[in-house]
Amino acid sequence: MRWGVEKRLEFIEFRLFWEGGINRADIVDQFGVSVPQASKDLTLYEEKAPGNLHYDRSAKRYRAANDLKPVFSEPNAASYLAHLQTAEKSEVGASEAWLAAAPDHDAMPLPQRRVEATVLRDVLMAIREVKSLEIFYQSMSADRPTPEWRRITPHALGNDGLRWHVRAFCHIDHKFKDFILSRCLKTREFGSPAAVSTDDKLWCDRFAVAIAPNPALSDSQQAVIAQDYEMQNGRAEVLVRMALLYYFQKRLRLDVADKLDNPHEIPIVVSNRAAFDAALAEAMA
Amino acid sequence: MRWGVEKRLEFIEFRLFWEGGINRADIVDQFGVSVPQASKDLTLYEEKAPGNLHYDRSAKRYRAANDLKPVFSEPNAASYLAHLQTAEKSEVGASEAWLAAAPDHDAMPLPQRRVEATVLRDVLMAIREVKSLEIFYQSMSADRPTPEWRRITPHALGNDGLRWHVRAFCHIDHKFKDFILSRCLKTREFGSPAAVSTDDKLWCDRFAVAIAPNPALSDSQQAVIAQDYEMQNGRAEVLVRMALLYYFQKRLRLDVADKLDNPHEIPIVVSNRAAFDAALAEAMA
DNA sequence: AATAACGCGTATAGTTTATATACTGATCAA
DNA sequence: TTGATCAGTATATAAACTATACGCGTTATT
Repeated sequence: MRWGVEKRLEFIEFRLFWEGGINRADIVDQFGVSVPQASKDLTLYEEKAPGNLHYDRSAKRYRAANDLKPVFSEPNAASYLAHLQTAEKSEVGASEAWLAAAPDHDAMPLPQRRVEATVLRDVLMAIREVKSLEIFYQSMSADRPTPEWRRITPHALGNDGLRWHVRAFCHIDHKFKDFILSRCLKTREFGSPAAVSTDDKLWCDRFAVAIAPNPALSDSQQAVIAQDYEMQNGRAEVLVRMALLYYFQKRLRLDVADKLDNPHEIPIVVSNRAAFDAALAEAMA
Repeated sequence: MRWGVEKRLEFIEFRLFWEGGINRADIVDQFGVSVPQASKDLTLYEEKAPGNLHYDRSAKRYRAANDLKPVFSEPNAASYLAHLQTAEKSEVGASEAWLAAAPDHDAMPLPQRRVEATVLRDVLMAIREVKSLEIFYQSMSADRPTPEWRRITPHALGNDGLRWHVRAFCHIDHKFKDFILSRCLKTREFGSPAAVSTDDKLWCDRFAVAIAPNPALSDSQQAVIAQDYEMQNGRAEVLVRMALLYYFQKRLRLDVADKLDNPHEIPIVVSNRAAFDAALAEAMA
């Protein structure tokens, strides 16, 4: 079966599962095929996945069977929600994301500068070809009030939960640091690298954060949390790169949770706190 | 031009822009077309977008021109990074996301339970068809230690930056509340709705959070921040649904930033703090 | 009750797209 | 120098798809 046909059958199944039904016109609109072809696709889907749909003459619509058995792709809530969110940002249209009857929804707005595509492209090229390059970077530190050209040797990208960073060797400070991608305004001049990625200890090394259910929760609630995080004997470990440990703490509010938040908002706590604080201090040094 | 051809040309352009080059075999692998067809596609791309690529005989590879002018899709850093992240979660393969030479990268791990696809499907159906349904919900409040069946009338989905919620009228408490999707373990029994979405004042009403650059930053830094957030005279407003205001505060650390964080980590501050706190109190009531 | 509108299915003939196969050229490493 | 690998092209054949047309059942309109 050709790729285009496969995709259309996948589309039919997606709509059946997530939106409960599909029309011939949906296929025509999405893929620009002719009406007879859309009919054939529906017939073909019925052949490949018998019993998954039936035509409701009264509603003039193909409806999904209650016991629909996915054949072309395992439905995945995370990917549906990701579609919903990216469609929201209108970077991609809702139609591109295959959503027709999207529910009313909203994400918490996180005002933020956009990353320049050409900047990201050049950074990726430097990583791929193991080179250095210069970035015109707006630092937020007090001693660098204006954007400056600075040479870096990048080797990886990291996400702190809110933003993307470039992990790179800084030719000015002679050490590995994070540069926020959206603060890289321009790029220029590829050159020789000044470090290899394996020297970036804080990136390569990971700390095992030991987590446990919040003891302030009821036994039943703790049990559910333990099951959620696949804990053994009420314990689990999360491996976090040293370079991301600081953000891990901030994002999960581990530094303030016990003081400021209600226990029921905090499902998990860090159970190796002393080692955690020591690792954090090392990462910040 | 047929949909399949269009997608292949889009793929060629994507690879050229983000990875600097492409081979015939990439097209064969991605779309399952024959080798001659892949050749034709490359020729066709050259026709449609003259000068965007040239064959490097020595590297045995088509290389992107330095001044590549996208024709089939405007390259978008946010969508590339989104691809990178979803590919990471291995829900979708890296190949599905069109990435071949993905850079070394890592996201901060946010341990979390997965959302059941069937649960999400049923919630979506209830929203679409304006019905109520029962969810088997694990609350984290102290008075509901074990999961319970409870009837809700859902009408929207909300994202707090970390998790997805169902916004719904609770038939037990007789008011609109948030239910965390991953804590909905099962669903059953659709029924009549008990409320209409327009009655959910905290969802429909928005508060205008006034933001300004952190005054602790240098003038130049403040200017850059102002530009980033498209501020007029150093001020901007972010409309946040009342129902999401609490998460907005927590996620951006607005409650603790001035006490615990370094000024250079906090690009923006809330400038209508009194009104903000009042709105927050109203939303929490 | 008749009519129009709409969505579906199907049949035909013709066009586009893609395949399989085979042969050629250029570059590079062994 | 040979073989491997990447590319391109040519041919005949097969598959996919289109345009057009017609008929059927349901629903809303007149």
